[in-house]
Amino acid sequence: MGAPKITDKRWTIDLEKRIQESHYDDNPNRYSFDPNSDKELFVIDTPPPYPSGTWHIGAVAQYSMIDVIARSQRLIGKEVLFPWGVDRNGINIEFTVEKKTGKKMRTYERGEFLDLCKETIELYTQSMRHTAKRVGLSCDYDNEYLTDSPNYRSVTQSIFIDLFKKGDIIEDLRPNIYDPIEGTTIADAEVQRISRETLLCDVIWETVEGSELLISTTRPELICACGVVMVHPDDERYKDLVGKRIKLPLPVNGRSDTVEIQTHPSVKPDFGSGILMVCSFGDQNDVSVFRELGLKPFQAIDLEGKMTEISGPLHGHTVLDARKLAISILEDTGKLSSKENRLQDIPVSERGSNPVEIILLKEWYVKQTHVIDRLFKLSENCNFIPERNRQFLHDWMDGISIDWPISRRRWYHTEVPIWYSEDSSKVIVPPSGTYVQPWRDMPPLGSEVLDRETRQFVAMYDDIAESLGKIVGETKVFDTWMDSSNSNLFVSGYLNNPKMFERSFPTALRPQGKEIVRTWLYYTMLKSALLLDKPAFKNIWIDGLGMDPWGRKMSKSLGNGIDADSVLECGAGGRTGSWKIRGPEGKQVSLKANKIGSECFRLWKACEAQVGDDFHINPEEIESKYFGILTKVFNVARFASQFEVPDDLENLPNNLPNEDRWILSVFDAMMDDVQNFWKDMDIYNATQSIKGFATGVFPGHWLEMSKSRLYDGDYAASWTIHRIVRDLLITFSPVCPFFTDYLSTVLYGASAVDARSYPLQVFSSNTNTNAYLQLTELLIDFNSSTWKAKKDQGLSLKSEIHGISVPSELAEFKGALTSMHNLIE
RNA sequence: GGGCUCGUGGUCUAGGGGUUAUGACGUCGCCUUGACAUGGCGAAGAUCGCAGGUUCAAUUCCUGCCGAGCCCA
Repeated sequence: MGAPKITDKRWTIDLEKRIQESHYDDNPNRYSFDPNSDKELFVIDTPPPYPSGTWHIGAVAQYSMIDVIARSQRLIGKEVLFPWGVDRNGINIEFTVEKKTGKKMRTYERGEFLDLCKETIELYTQSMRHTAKRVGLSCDYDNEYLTDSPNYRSVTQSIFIDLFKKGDIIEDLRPNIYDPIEGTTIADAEVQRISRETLLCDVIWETVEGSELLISTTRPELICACGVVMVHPDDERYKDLVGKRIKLPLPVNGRSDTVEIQTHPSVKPDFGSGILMVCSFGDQNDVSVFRELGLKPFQAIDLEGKMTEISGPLHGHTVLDARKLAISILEDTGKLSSKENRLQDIPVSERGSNPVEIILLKEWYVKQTHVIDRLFKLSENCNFIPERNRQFLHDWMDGISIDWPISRRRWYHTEVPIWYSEDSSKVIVPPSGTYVQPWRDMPPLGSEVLDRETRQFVAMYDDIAESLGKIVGETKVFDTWMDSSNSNLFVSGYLNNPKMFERSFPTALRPQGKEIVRTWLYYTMLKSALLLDKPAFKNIWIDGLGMDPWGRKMSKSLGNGIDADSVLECGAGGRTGSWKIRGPEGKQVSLKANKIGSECFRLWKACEAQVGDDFHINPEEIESKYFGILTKVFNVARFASQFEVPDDLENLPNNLPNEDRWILSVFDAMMDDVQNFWKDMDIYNATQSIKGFATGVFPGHWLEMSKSRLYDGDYAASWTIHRIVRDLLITFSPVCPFFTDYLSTVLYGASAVDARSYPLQVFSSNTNTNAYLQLTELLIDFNSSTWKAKKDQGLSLKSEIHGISVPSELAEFKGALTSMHNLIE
C-alpha cells in the first residue's frame, strides 16, 4: 500500500482534453484496419457527414454511438473498419459559395466555380475532423474518403455504366420536378411543402355546343397545357357532358383549342364546381392522369421558368407574371366569374425554397419499380436494430410508383460519364476505374462505343473515333444520392479490393438515422440489389433523432439548436457552458452546465435511451445525471491504485475468501451479460449493466467488506480489486474511451481501448457460481439493515453494535461482515 | 389530409395481459464511515396521454381522440 498511483483528484475536462490530444498520436495504428486479417471482418458503412460549418449535436450523439459499436466489436475480436468519410458533393456547397461571393453559379466559368467549392468545403472538412476526434471517434482517419475525390467518383461512374449496360439505367423524356430558379431537376425526396396564399379563380368555360361551365383553378396560366377536363363518374350534374368537347377560355398557339370532357374517380365532386382541368403539369395527379389516359403532354414552361409559344399571349412571361396576365385577360373577356384568396400548400425545393414546376425533360433514370418485390425479399435477410424500424423501409417501398431520376443540371457533383456521337446514335463510356468530366474531357484511352438504344458494344473508341464526328460530352451530373448509395460498396472494397469485398459483403452494419430511410437506406438497398442481387447489409441500426429539451426538432428557425462543440468543450479551462434556447412558449430559457465533455456526453447517450427512440438533449441533465458516475468510477480506480498490482492477474489465487469468490462470481455474470449485449449491439443494456455493477454492489458492498483486508496488505483482496478494475475498464472502454484509457494506462500500463479480445471469465466454465449469485440480494439487505440499525440507534458506522447476528444463509461471510460492521454477539 | 412511430412519478427511463409498476436525476429528512457529500440510510411523489371495447383480468391487445416526431400528398 502507498500513495495512489492516480494522482489527479478527480476527472476533469482539462484532463480529458490532455488525453484526447495525444490519443491519436500515441499509437497511430490504433484504429487502422487490416483487410487481410484472419479475424471476422466487420465493415461499418458510416454516414459520411456533410461539412457545413457546424456539426449538429444530435448527429454527433448518434455518431458517438456508432463509435461505441465499432469499439465493442473490436473488443469482442472482430477486425473492424470504421471509415472516416466525408460527403462533399451537392447543391449545399454550391449555395454556400454563391452566398459567400454574392454571385450565382451560372455566372462563373464551370471549372472556376468547382475550384471555389472545393476550397470552401475543405475548410469545413478540417473542422469536422477535429470534432470527430474530440468526441473520440475511433475512425481510420488515415484512410479518409471524400465523396468528391476522383477515386470515389470513379466508383459511382463505373456503377452507372454497369447498370446502364444491364438496362437498369435509362434515359427518357418524362415529367420531372424542376426548380426554375436553380435550373435543375430535383427528386421527390427534395421537395418540401409550404403554406402560401394563392388566388383561386372560378373560370367560365364554354362547350362547343355553347353551354357554360365553371372550373376552379389556382393555375390559370396553365390553361394552354390543358389536355382534358374531368368530372367524377358518379356526378349526376355533368352526366350529359361526358364525351363532349370544351373550348379553352384563353387563346393558344400551335395546338387544338378544345379538349374532351372525361370522367375520373380522382376528381373531388365537392371541390369548387366539381370539374377539374388537367394540365401538363400542374401537379403529380396531372402526371398520373396524363400517363393513364395516354395523352400527349404540352410543354408550357421552359427551362428558365418562362411560358412557351403555346401559351399565346403569355409567351415569354415568367410563371407568376403569366398568371397575373391570364387573370386580367379572363377578366377583360368576361370569363372570370370570381376569385378569392386561399391558403394552399405549394411544393417548393428544399434547398432554395423556390416554387417548383413539373416539366418534361430528358433525364437519366434508375429503374426501380420492377425490383420492389425482390427488395422486400432481400431485406428479410437484414437484421434491423430495433426490429420495429424495419417498418420505415417497408412503408417507403410500398409507396414507390415511378423510377428514380438521377441526373441534375448542377455542377459540384459527380458527372454523368457519357459522350454522344455527332448523330446522337451512339454513346461513349469510359473504362471502369477512371473518373471523367465529359463536359471538359475527351473520352480516355480504353473507352467503349455503345449503341445508344440497344446498349450493345460497337467498337473501342480509339478504333473508330474518326467516324463518330464531333462528339459531345454530357453536361449533367448525378443526384448526390447516386454517390451516397454506393458508400457500402465502396467501403467494403468493391472494385478497389475484390478479395476483401468477397469477405465483407453484405456490409456488416449500416448505422443511420430514421429520417433518411427513404433516401440513403432505400437507395443503397436498391443499388446492391440491381448490381449484385444481394441485400446490402447484415445489420441495419436505425436510431431516433436528437430533439431539444422539450421534444421538438432542433432548427435554426425555432432558435433551439445546440452546437456540438459547446457541449464537448463545456468545462475546459474552467469555462462553464450556457445555452440560450427558445422554449415552447417562445420564452428564452437559459441552461447552464459546469462540465460535460466527450466522456460524459457519450455515457449519457449510451445510458439514456434505447436505440430507435427520439431523445431529448438537455446539457443540464447530461451533467447532473452522468458526471457523478464518472467521478464514482474514477474514485474506485483511484482507491484501487494505492494497492500494489499483483504480477499475475490471470491465475486465480488459492484460498480466496468467500466474499472475494462472491464478488468475482457477480462480476463474471455481469461481464458475460455485457459481452452478449456487445455482440447484439445493445448499447443501452451493456452500459446499464456496467454502470450498475461499477457504482453499486462492487464499491458499495464488496469494497466496504474488504477494506480492512486491503489496508492490511491481503493478497487475495488486492488481486480481486485489481482483476475487477482492470477488466471492468476494458468492457467500459467502448463507452468512455479517454476515461478508461487514462485509468488503465496509469494502473496497468496498457490501455483498455487497445484490448482486442474480451476479458476471460475469472472462474472456469465448470465452476458453478450460482450459489454465490443467489446471496447477493440477501447480502445487500443485511448490510442496509445493519447500517440502518446503527443510524436508528444513533451510532456511528464504525462503532460496535450489539444484538445483530449474521443470518445463517450468509454464514460464509460471517468473518468479513462481523469486522465490517463491528458486530458484537 | 394520409401513413408510420412514440406518449409510464417534477424530469429522463425500463418493462410488458395477472400478487405492492423498474431504475436514475431532482425534492425532502437524517448521518462523516481509514477512495468518493461525486458518499450512506430513509421518505414523499405515477388513476402507466384521454375515452371506449375485447378479456375472469389491461398500463400492456383493439378502436377512436388528443399531443409529439418522422415521412408523404
